[in-house]
Amino acid sequence: MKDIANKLGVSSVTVSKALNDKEGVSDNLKIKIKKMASDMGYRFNSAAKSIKDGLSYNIGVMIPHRFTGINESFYLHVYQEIAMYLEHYGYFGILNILSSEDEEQLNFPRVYNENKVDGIIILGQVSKKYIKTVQNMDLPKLFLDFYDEHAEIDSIITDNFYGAYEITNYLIRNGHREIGYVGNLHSTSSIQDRFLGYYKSLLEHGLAYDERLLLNDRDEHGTYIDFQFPEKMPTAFVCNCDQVAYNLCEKLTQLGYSIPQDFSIVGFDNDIYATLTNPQLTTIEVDIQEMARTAVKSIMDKITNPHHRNGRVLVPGKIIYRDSVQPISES
Amino acid sequence: MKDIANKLGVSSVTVSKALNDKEGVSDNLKIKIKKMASDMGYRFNSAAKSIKDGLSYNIGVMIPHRFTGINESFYLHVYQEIAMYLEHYGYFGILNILSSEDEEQLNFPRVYNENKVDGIIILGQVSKKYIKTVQNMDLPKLFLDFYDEHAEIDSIITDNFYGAYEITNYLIRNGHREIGYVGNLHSTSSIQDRFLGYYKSLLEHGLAYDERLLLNDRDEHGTYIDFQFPEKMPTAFVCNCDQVAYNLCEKLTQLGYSIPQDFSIVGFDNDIYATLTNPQLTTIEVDIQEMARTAVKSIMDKITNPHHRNGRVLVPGKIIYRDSVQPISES
DNA sequence: CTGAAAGCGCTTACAG
DNA sequence: CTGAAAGCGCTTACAG
Repeated sequence: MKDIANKLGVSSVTVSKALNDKEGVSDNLKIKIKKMASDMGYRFNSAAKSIKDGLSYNIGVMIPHRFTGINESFYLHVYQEIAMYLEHYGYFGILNILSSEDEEQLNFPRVYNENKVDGIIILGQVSKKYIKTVQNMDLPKLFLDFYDEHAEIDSIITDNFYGAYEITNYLIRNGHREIGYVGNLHSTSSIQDRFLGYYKSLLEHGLAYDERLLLNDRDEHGTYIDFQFPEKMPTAFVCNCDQVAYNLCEKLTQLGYSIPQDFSIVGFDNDIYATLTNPQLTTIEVDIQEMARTAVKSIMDKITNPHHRNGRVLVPGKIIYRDSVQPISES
Repeated sequence: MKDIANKLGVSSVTVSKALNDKEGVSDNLKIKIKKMASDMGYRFNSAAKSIKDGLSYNIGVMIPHRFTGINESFYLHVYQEIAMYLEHYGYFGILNILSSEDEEQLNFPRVYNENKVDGIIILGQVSKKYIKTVQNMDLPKLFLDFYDEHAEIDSIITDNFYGAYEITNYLIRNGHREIGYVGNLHSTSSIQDRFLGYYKSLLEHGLAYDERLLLNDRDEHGTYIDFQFPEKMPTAFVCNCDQVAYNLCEKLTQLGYSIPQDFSIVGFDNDIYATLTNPQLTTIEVDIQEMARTAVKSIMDKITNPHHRNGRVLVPGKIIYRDSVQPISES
């Protein structure tokens, strides 16, 4: 800036005003200054601005390491969308993988200790204890894709409940009356919430819930286990996620059944497994873009106004109709 | 810092020295200052440091948008590993998705214009024209997972050539003599380089290259097409990537063949398709961690010494042995 | 061992 | 419409 000012025989204050389109500079001079800046290859030093107004213009996105295996990319895609939406606000996204050690030892992330970010989005469930640590961070913060009832931290989650409710309704509209649910209810809150949506649909349609139609899919460590089919099979299965739906299809096909002729199957997530399953799955698409957009909007509001609260926001999913469901003829 | 200094009746210079473990402060005072800092919840302001030494302590990672579809996560995982390695240097990684518009209009990324980063890693092939734009950026830079022979910009790539060479050797050691290659040679440089590794292996073993055993897998837009099998089939296929190997397995199974009894098949990448194929694929694992580590090391060297060059670095892959290859009994 | 002064690049409040 | 002064939080070079 000083160089530009010198070349043009003006002060750096004037250059600053011109480049920021502020009042107090003649249009003529503004244009001259802008041209000179571009000719000289001037690049703005954001650190200087940061120090002035105490804002880093960065948002930290923290993902627990255990969710970032080579075959898990959901959260990375969410992060990507967040990084893209931040552009609209002149912000950047810094990815912060939370290691298991840091999570156990309750260490603050380095982005926080070094004042590198103006807000933090916690993307993916962290331990109860670490939630406390997060609460102690003196910074706008947000839980994304999970929530904690005790922490009064705002959260944004997929509407698991309503999505499962809708897709179960769809099966019922197609004539299914015996419908199973596949998932370990004590594994994660989203599996549980999806189950409850399924359950509500049964209730509303006056269908009895039959415990024998609840199939477990994983043990307490989250490892997939073999399915134990009931003696009397349902005509349709609501799976808690696409990968499990994929596994179920494989298993049933092995046993000589055809999908969807013998059984209708629906999933949740609309991830890569939805299109790898044969036939392709009817499922609920999680709206990653909308989740990212909502999260960015919310954290920005919090930066502008530290008292801003948005509570627990549900982002609706959307049924994607494919070929894994077949109407049942009443008899 | 000033607050800490005031509380302890010392100067902020002394506080700065103590917190940075610099010489010129008595051990006693150092400890007192550190304790006070931690008690007061002092957080270092990295922007102030940045402005002092002209370093942002951020690295930009730029990925062209077209490589970030919902079912493509390879580059996001590479970015994740980069972000993790940067920790060792006290750096952070800022993700920059390069939109098609910016690529066409040859716009500099905002991270560059705003001096947000000390170096840029371009992750994934950009257009020839944009490579020129990258060259004009006055900053350490690095191509990751592609290279350009005309640009004198350093690059780090997977050793496609050697990986394909090794896995073809493996097939030959297993008795195969008629081996096909699956891939469109004019699509990407990695498909081409992998083909050349396959070709070298044939040459070395005195096997004739038979053009009829070259199977096309995609059109000029990169869309997968149906396989056109030759009249006389080979006994094994080297596929340019796991997804295509997956497609090939599906197709051959549909036609009534068994893998690996009728045909041996190998892939490349060791991505999700390698374990979804039935049987699971013998393939080349791309060493994402090593690529990230090398890239981070290299960009850091360039920041320390702007004249540092590392040329074109090849990161070796590794054969992962699974169940898609069967020895052939000579007859 | 300790600290006063200067400066990094910018912006804001104020004076002219 | 234009600019001199002060200040953001830190570090470095120098003086004591």
